[in-house]
Amino acid sequence: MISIDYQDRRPIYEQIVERYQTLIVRGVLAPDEQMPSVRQTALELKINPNTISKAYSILEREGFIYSVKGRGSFVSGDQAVRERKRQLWLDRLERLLAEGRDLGVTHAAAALCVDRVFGERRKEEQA
Amino acid sequence: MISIDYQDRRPIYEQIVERYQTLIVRGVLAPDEQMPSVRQTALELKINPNTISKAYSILEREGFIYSVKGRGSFVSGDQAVRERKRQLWLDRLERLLAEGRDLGVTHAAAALCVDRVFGERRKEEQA
DNA sequence: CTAAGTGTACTATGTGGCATAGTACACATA
DNA sequence: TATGTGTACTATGCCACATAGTACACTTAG
Repeated sequence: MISIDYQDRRPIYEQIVERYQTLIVRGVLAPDEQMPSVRQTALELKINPNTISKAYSILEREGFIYSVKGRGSFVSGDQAVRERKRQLWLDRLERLLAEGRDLGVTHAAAALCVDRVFGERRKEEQA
Repeated sequence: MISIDYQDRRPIYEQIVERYQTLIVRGVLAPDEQMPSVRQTALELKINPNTISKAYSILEREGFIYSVKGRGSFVSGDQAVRERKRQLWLDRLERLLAEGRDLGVTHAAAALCVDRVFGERRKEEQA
């Protein structure tokens, strides 16, 4: 389901949180769908169950999942959390753009990058 | 000259590297201009000289500054390093944009953010 | 020459986050 | 009853980071 990048300097539990956030926001994991169990995921990723548990507790605190003792963890149906996640991303984008502007990157260069990543549909939309 | 953000989770030495990179790329610190001394900066920021030294050694390794024993550290005149820094920023932007696209953020929302940060000059340029 | 200021190198120490190991408990389900 | 869930707790080890302290080579101002 997910993977760990040991080159990534971020802690494992944080990577797991981020991976599942993305899967949930994208809808790959549907509301009320059961999450992989703590122990099962720990076995697959060859890491300690406590690390998974930490990630799940964060995901629950943030509203992405809900956990039921004895049954398992499930994807939250809350839509607000998805929108909030997108907003957080926009905030990150804004900070990064401001940094690039200060570095002397041109408006055009940044806009070009956006068009490239998002598929260059602007002209077609105008047509 | 620079400051430290103790809320920032990144290590101090890394923040210092980033701050000076920006100042150099922006031209605030001109080529061959003398950098603040290791001990002086350590006093001002109330941190250990070793931490500054570590940051400076990284800046030197990356080509942003050059150091002369007994004299001090100076801003490099190398222009390539500035362009390289901008390219690294573009790479970061591309990764972030791809992430946002996968989250379901629209092309328009991303483009709007770019225009806002860079000052919304597009219309004026077209006029 | 002397003193002060520079970069640099080294050892030692303390701290905190992270991950692990191990155990235990409460609960749900087949 | 047995197995699989989430959860909580202690203990341990590791490592990056930052600090403290000392030392050396060099340059410059005096």
